[in-house]
Amino acid sequence: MKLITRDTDYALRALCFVAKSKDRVVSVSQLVDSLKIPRPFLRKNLQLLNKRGVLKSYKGLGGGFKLARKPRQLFISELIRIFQGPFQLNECFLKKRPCPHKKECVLKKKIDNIERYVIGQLDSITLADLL
Amino acid sequence: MKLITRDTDYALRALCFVAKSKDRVVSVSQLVDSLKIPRPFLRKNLQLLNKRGVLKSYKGLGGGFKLARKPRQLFISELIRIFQGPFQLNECFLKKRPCPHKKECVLKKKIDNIERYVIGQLDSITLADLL
DNA sequence: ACAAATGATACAATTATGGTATCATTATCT
DNA sequence: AGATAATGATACCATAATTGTATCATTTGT
Repeated sequence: MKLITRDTDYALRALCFVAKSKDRVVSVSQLVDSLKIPRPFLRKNLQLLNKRGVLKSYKGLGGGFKLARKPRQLFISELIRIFQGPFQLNECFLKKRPCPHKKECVLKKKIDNIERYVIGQLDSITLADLL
Repeated sequence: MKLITRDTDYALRALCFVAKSKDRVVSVSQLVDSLKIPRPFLRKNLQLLNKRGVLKSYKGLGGGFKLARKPRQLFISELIRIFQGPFQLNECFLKKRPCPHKKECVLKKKIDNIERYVIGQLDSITLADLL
């Protein structure tokens, strides 16, 4: 069970690279060259980051991507949510139906606590920490 | 991202049932009746629990399963490991090759810390807590 | 106008998870 | 001893999530 999937991992590497480029616009080609990430995959993910307001994109010749915010404002938890959906260690679904013991389930309570801790930790890591 | 998969979930439910049956031997049929878990799937998983020394099995007419240990001695973490493999929030693999920055990776260090915490928590929950 | 970039989107491959089927083996009961 | 009721072993299949590819449209700088 992974906390971070490949998309998120790639995105982090790419974002670090972009962050280090300061105010210069970085193209996909440059990222592919230095990070060895499959091009179409990377493109798709960068486009998503653009939509979600993490990157700012520039079309046309000389175009590419820049960070849309300061690294300090970019939390790992947000990236995980973008690529892996809402953080949920617990599902409480059984054969497509919500488990009827949700309310009083001891295990659920314990896992909910763990989840709160993990989210708290992830909320304390920003892109700046990885530079 | 789920902390507990269906196998583990089913196993927990089944183990609770078996635990509540005290020293009586419980057959797969009884478990299927009351837990509505697909029979062949449950069977496979109980067999695995038997191999791993969590359950004790009895063949032949009137056979079935009993707990091999006291509920207090049965940790959730062990079940997770049985059905989901060794606990590892971090993979540090990229395209089948270990990531070269493993040593100094800031993110890895943070996730390792989270992992230690989660394992600690899971090590503190036993089957007895769920009865 | 052209070329170099991203935007949108649909598709394909691989892997993990969830589930099924079948035959062999063992133990009990008569 | 033989029939039956249980688990043991194992191989297979289905579905969903993850990972990766391909293609055409749109925008922009020269």
